[in-house]
Amino acid sequence: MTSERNSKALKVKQECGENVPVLSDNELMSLTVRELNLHLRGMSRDEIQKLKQRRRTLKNRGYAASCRVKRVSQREALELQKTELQREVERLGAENAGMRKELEGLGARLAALQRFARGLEAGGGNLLATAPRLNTASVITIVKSPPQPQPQRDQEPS
Amino acid sequence: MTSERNSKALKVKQECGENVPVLSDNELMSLTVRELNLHLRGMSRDEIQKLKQRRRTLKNRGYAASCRVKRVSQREALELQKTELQREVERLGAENAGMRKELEGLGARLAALQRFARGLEAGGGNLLATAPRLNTASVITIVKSPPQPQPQRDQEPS
DNA sequence: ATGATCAGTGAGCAG
DNA sequence: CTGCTCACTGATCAT
Repeated sequence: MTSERNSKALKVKQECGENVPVLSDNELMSLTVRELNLHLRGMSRDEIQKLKQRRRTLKNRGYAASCRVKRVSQREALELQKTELQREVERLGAENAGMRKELEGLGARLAALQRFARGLEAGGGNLLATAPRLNTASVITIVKSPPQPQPQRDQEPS
Repeated sequence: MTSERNSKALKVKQECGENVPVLSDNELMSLTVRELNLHLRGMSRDEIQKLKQRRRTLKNRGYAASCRVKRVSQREALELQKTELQREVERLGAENAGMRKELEGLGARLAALQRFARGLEAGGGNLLATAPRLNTASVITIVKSPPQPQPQRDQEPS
């Protein structure tokens, strides 16, 4: 994957001054233990130790890189979740405000009707005679049209 | 669980083998440049360089620590903001559901009144004659109390 | 052995 | 110079 170490001006232990490493860094790093043992024949214990330590170091370098990548990914994920939640809050808030208005409108309509109904109640049944401030047309108007006409909600267009 | 990997046995460059460090780490780190220069009298250029480098290293050690602390703090702050937003979403969602139910109830009441009003409209003004299924008491009932859901208010005796 | 993470270190940038 | 951050390293923990 990330096999380019020379893309920037970062010196990464490239000291091949005198000895030719029989194995390159990438080779040494990706070899299996079994495969590595094949290359270990005819080496002194000391050289074997050095090679194994170099392998371990190379591996560690990769582990550290993954660790940093993971750290960044997690932070970005957190920030993404945060902005998504902010959007959700905004959406719910808007929906909330809309419904509040709707409730207000319906409440007003019902209150008007309630006033009218109290008139009916007082009149004992004779609507036209005992509700002088509201005639039939008024009731129909209240019932049929909301005070603040709104485009009703409808979700999941899909 | 709690790994306790750093509570002990961390070698931090303690090599006082031959030379007597006239300044301890903490001293050297917290000294001002001017204060430091006082201690620099009668030292070879080489020793001065060494001392300044040690100072720089000690400072760097602290910078790295601050950097890590900052990183952790920022992550914790992000997570806190996230949970706060989640709580807000939950709150708004509940409020939303409540208002939705309320709207449903008011809508049902208005729909019932609408059916009644259509009867009025069709009758051309003669309410009692042309709205046989709904009498005055029905209207009062619809207006005063919600149909099924919600044990709402408005139940005062006369 | 392998992978992950921590503290320390130097390089390098920015103020 | 000071402070910060990055990549690397060894130590150490955990599997």
